[in-house]
Amino acid sequence: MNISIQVSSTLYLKDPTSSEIGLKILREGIQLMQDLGFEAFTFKKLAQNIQSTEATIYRYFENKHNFLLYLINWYWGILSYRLMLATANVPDLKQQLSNSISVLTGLPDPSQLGSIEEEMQLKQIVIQESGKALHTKMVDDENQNGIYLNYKHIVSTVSELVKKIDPSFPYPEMLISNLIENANQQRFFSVHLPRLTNTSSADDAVESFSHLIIQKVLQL
Amino acid sequence: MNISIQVSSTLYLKDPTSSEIGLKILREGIQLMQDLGFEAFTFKKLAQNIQSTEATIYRYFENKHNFLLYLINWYWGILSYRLMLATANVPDLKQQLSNSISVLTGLPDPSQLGSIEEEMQLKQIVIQESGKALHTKMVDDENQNGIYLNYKHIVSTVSELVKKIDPSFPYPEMLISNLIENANQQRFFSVHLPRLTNTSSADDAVESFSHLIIQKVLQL
DNA sequence: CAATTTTGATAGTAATACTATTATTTTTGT
DNA sequence: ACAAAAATAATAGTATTACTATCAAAATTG
Repeated sequence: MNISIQVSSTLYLKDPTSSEIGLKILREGIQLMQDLGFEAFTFKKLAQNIQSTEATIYRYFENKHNFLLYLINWYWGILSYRLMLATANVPDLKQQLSNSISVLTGLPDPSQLGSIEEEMQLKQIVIQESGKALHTKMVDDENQNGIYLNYKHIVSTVSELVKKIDPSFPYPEMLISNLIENANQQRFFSVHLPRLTNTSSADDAVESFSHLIIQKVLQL
Repeated sequence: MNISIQVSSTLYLKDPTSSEIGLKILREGIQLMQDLGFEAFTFKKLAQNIQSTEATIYRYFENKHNFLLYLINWYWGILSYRLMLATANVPDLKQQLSNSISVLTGLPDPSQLGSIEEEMQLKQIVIQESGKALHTKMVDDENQNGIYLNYKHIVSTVSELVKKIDPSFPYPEMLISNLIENANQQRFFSVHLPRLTNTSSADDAVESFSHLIIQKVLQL
């Protein structure tokens, strides 16, 4: 069974999943983006890695900024799918919320059935690079083009749960987007600026912290 | 009275506060960084704005990345100073913490005595651009050079307060760095992706949210 | 006011982020 | 199986960026 994850079609010129070379661009592109980081990543280097040419990659993606947006969008698509799985057929709302928080702030389990092989790599890229994709002067245009629908859908779905559990809580969207962003930020800190975080515990402190916030704030 | 804010000397080649043209680089640089954003900002454009040359600016800053780090470091220096003011001579620890949260997550009051004129502009730059300064392959070297000491000092100071108030709370640093980062992120969302946040209320929702988190999590 | 430092003016370079052109290869419909 | 269409490779070229270098003029300083 192969799950198809939706990525906004405004992000590519030609669907990279529609050809062998397109898939190679994605596979090797993810790897190279991780290895070099967004700044040093170029289509020229990627072309060399896949034994193709710059011009070919430019036929799939307008520029490296859009390529990064594609990867991030893909990641949010995967999470959206996992969120669905984790809440389907769960009758208790609080359990649904708890499962959602685990999906959004925990680490993916690669041994799990139906897990998506690229998820961990994409997550690393989101942690390292997503700020550069978001914080540009083009953000408003891109938002108009629906680039952030996957992300907004996630925040909306989970904050609806919050509203059902505690209709009086005044900041449901802020709470959820905070927990999502914080999870990625703290994972970055734990590698590079460990004094800004608490990572000592044996379990996943980021996920535990997120559950704790939800419990205390919503008084569960 | 003029307060001098400490900025790590590894961030400049020649102290920009030591000359008229250096101060012009800072003043106009802040403005241009806001207007153009980090990507489109260049030393050439800045040189034109101050009627000087690229070469002169390069004598003060190695590159625009370091210039941005300088501005961010300056901002954390200002906050560190304001944090001191807001907690000095406050006997109650909980009140100290509350004041600290206001400084870290609220908006500066430009009408206040001793307020620093550049703070609001620097804050905007931190909100828009600080991710680009932090999330690079150089972060570990820069951390070694003490670039993040101002920031780490803030997190350390306030999380010490948390520890005194609730010694059993397991994630004090994570809590504080989360609130700081979240405040900036939510202010970005409220302008560009309002559906990810809650900004409807008349008061400053970001600051109120932060106080609420602290109260609930530490059961004050 | 001579010596030193700083700045201005100008030039130059390697890399980046593309666009354009044309030949070759691959895919596709019949 | 094969002609037509589409995709890719190979190559070249351009504007901009992010610097470095040089040297004369201006400003500062002891």
